[in-house]
Amino acid sequence: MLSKKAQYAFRALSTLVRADLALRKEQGAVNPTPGEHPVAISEMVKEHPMSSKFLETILLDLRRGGILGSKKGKGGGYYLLKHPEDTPLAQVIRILDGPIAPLPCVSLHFYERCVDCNEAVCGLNRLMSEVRDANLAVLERRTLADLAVKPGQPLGQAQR
Amino acid sequence: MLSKKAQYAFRALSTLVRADLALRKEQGAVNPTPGEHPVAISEMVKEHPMSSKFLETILLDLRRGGILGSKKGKGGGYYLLKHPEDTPLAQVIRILDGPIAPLPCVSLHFYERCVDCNEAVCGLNRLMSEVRDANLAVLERRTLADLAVKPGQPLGQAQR
DNA sequence: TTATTTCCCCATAGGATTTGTAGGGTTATA
DNA sequence: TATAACCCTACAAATCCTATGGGGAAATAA
Repeated sequence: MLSKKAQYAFRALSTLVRADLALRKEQGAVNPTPGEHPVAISEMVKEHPMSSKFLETILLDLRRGGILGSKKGKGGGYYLLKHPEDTPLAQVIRILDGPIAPLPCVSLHFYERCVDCNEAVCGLNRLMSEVRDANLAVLERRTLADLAVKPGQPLGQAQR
Repeated sequence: MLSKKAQYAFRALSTLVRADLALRKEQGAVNPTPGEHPVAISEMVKEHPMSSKFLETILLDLRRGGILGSKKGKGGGYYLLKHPEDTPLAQVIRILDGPIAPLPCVSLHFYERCVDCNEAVCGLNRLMSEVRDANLAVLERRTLADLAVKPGQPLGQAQR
């Protein structure tokens, strides 16, 4: 299950994606520079009610994780460093929740050897690798851009 | 990530699967009645070192969950109620870890409404349903029988 | 009948993790 | 200079995970 952190992160990110879309539309530019329109925590919380202090720690993680940039002082806030379709959901989840794999011994980014389990003999290993791959097939393909797709509309089948 | 409980469960179950296979081979029967050869906790722990008291609570959960049967007294123990290929991994995980879905609001067996989240508008909903389906495609197809497949050997592609 | 073996059940303790809070510091703008 | 906003660390509260302990009930064997 996704942690509250990850859930809140996705809510806040959806606000940033919409801000990015609005900016692109307004500018009429196909590929504008990101970062022109930071959104303050207070605005995100207005849209998605939650503890602003808690959200703050989440946004800091996302910034350190290379997904967001920030601007200090009045008029400041957070903004996407890349275009929404360039940030897969997997990256967000790894930053906030850690491994996506169901076992440490089959994790690509957070590998740890199993204790009391000989990997060469362990039957679970291979099965959980399958699960991991099935997850990644979705989470590496779907991006922040998909977060903003309204329920009526179809999701892209093979973006990028 | 799978809990320790689920991991221990799979280790113990792999012992029971091998016992079942050995029994079928010995009997030469294609479809023998299960339950003829219970395995005691002490034997499982001998094969997979872990706290036997902790394993006990796990096995009780599996019994209540309809996967195992038990026999008391000397010569007693636990045994599979069905043939290994008839118990999908998903069933084991649901018993010990609860929902497989990444969000309560997309869970098939443990559905709960999202708080502070309008499902009709929430963009995450649909994406996480995709993740759930990808998981289930593996976890409902793979069964306890696959647990006993040695690493060299190929897994079945479409059992049943 | 008695002893032994094994599963059955419940309560709870200890630790880890998650979730959230507090408070002050730094930077940018007006 | 005042204000708005992000930055950082520590910690508190709640929850969940992991495991343990002790006694009870049932089956078997002597």
